Amino acid sequence: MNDDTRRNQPLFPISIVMKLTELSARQIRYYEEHELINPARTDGNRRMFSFNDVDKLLEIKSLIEQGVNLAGIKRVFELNQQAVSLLKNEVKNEQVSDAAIHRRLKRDLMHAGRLGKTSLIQGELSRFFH
DNA sequence: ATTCTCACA
DNA sequence: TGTGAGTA
Repeated sequence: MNDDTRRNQPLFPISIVMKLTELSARQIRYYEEHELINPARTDGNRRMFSFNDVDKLLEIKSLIEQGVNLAGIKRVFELNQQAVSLLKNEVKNEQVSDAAIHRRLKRDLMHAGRLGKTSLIQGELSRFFH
């Protein structure tokens, strides 16, 4: 089982996530309604969140505090997703050396840090740091 | 005891 | 976004 799989394991119920993120259940469900997160469901229809879900929620909270609306946050996630796809393809196609990849990742992570989206990138690219 | 959906004096 | 109702 790799890190990606591990981070996507549905582990905690909404009560735990509320404490971890300091968000209300209402807010967490509201963000799901707007497709910013997609937690798994149990047999009894209870939401089960993964570490990635929690990271995303923390990112949402941070962006909300910075005055970004849900549409804007969704765009940030989409751009982030695109950047991740490009990096994954570079690695998959072996078009750059390992050293170049690490230099590229470090540069991108630093840039992302200024935009407050470090955790998301680190989460989705964690498997490249083995 | 918890979480879910729905609705709004 | 909060909150209460009625469930599962």
